[in-house]
Amino acid sequence: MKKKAVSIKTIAANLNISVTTVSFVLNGKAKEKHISKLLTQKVLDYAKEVNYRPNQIAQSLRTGKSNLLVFMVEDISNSFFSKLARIIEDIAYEEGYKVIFCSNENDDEKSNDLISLFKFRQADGFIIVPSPGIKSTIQELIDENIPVVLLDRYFPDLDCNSVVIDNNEATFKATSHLIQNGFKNIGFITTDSDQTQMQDRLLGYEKAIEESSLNRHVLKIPYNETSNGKSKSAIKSFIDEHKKLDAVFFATNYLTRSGLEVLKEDAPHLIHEFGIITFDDNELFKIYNPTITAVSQPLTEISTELMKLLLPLLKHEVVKEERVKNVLVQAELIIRESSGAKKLVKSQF
Amino acid sequence: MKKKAVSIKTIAANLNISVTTVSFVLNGKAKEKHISKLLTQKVLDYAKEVNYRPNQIAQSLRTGKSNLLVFMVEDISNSFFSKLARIIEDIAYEEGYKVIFCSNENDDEKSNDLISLFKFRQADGFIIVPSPGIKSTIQELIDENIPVVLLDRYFPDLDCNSVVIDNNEATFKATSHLIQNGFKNIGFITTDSDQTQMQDRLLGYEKAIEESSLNRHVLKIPYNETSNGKSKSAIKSFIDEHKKLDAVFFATNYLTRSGLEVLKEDAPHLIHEFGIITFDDNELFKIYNPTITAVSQPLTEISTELMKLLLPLLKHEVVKEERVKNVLVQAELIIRESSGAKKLVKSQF
DNA sequence: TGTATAAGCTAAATCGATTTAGTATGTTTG
DNA sequence: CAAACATACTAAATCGATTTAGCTTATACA
Repeated sequence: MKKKAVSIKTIAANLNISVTTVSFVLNGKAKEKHISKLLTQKVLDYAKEVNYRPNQIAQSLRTGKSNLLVFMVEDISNSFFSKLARIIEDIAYEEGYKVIFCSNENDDEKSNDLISLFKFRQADGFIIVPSPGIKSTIQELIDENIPVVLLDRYFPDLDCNSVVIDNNEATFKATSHLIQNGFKNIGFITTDSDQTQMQDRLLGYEKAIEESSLNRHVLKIPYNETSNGKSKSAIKSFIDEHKKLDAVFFATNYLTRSGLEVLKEDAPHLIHEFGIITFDDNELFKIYNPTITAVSQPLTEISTELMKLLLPLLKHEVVKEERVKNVLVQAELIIRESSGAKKLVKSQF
Repeated sequence: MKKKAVSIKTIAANLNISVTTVSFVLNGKAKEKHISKLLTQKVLDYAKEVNYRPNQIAQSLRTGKSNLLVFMVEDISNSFFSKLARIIEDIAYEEGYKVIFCSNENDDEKSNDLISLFKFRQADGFIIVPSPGIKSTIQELIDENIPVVLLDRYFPDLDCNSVVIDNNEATFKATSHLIQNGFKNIGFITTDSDQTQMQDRLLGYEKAIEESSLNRHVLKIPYNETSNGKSKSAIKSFIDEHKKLDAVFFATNYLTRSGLEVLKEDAPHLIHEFGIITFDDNELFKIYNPTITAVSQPLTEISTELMKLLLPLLKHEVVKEERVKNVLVQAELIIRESSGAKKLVKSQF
């Protein structure tokens, strides 16, 4: 039933020439290898006629290159990551690479499993949102000269290419913006993760709070209790216990979701009074009521920076001296009603 | 620099035995092939010691199996698809398969490119959201005995496994629900695609409208004009021109987004009067104001049904007679304020 | 004692490409 | 005219696994 695909061998046999010749022609080395124009054309025509496609598996085995990139994120169904995936997929495709996506759930064992797996699948390069404890695995990849770029978070004492948002600056600006709009007791709702992205977000918030001599109100939800239900009850207690709160800053998109649910369900009157800022924009925030101010991560810029680091590594075009680059991308604060602009907007109606 | 990975050959050399023996042992065929217990253990111990991992590329070349599945959707950054991707990734992983995701943009050329590409990469199976004109490509896959399952839409006259939502029933129920709640002029905003999923959604709407002898109000936005901006102006004109409209049904999640933007921007007073139903739920709909009634596609059920069809095909466990199955999954109507429940809910405050 | 059968192991072909190191001509050139 | 070089092409090794066919030696059975 399954008819065998055309191989270089069948072409050679049918044209009564050697596989070497066929290979040279199909790899564009005809000139260099002194294959006559006549024969070259004959091979090309025939290959076209039978719709020859090289078997990439065989190619990979021989060359050690697979043209596969791995894009490993925390959770591919998180829209921040799936939107990045889409852009990266397109860029990679144009450069002749295919992308395998996978989710590590920020779990070290799963990360290590996946990395080792794709290493043995000859993945040519990795874009990784690292889980907390895989520094040594990343170091191994680097030692083995396998191209890696870290995304979203990094290891401060590891020399590895990375593209991350300037989290510190982003939360500093956003918090300062709340302060300027008159909010005095700003809660910061985050996870207890000690990974860089969360630490930096906290630092930016704290810096702004200190500069204005305000009080710090921080809720750290244990990372393994960030399911919607558990987050909601934690946030609820936090709001209940901090009567003075007049604003909240959610440090991740999933915390925002839980937080908005809490406000909607338990304090619908507060939602228009509270200052609200969230990390990561969402298509619906600009039409929510109130519209929600968000720290927006520039998806296209992040993706292109990632590929700008990765592609030269893949092509071995990298000068040793500038091997490691850490790109810091600035986030954008999209100001909407929820951070104080609401009074203004309301009066427009 | 790049140290070579352990191969079966180095193991054989280091233990002074043949690669054949090593291969037999590592494939669990020691008994069957009469390899002594002593030697078997020696090989296993040594393989463990040097952390041997088979080169999957070589394995693929030899066996013709790659353990790769392709999950081709319209757009992986659409949350319906990325959420499915996440579940499928997990199921596949447990069965020893890796998944390559890709977006075809509902474009035939891109679909064909990608399919042909992964065919030559020896993908073991395909889950495909087909673009309109790739029936013959799918037929080819089937003819070549390559496992395929279609998702979300199908070709009525093609004998191919598929898992789709009962679109017709879903929109029928949802529309009937609006009618029961007293809405009399229900607009249906869809694309001009003639693919099954969109046709069936329209049919369900029309059936409900006819049963109640109401007037049909349909807006078909050309598929290539579904960018947010163009959709918005089309929807705006539609609402402006149909003064009698008291409800709208959005047939896809991206049309809902545009539609809600239009309502928010141009008719904020209408948003609480209008009946609104949308295809595909969104995490924020339950806390939107008003909360939005949605036709929710059961992601886990769809994913498991897909894999229930695909896995036996991959393992060649399929009896000829029951080769083709078309699974119809029922959607769930999640009733919220926007479809008329609002009066009730409002009175609770 | 002779022969079948089992036990224990291996050589070599194979998958489909790439690439090195040729061979056999033809053409220049000093 | 012989050495040097260019042209046109190919045999065979290689990547790392799997698998068929077979080769010894040991044991069983009649």
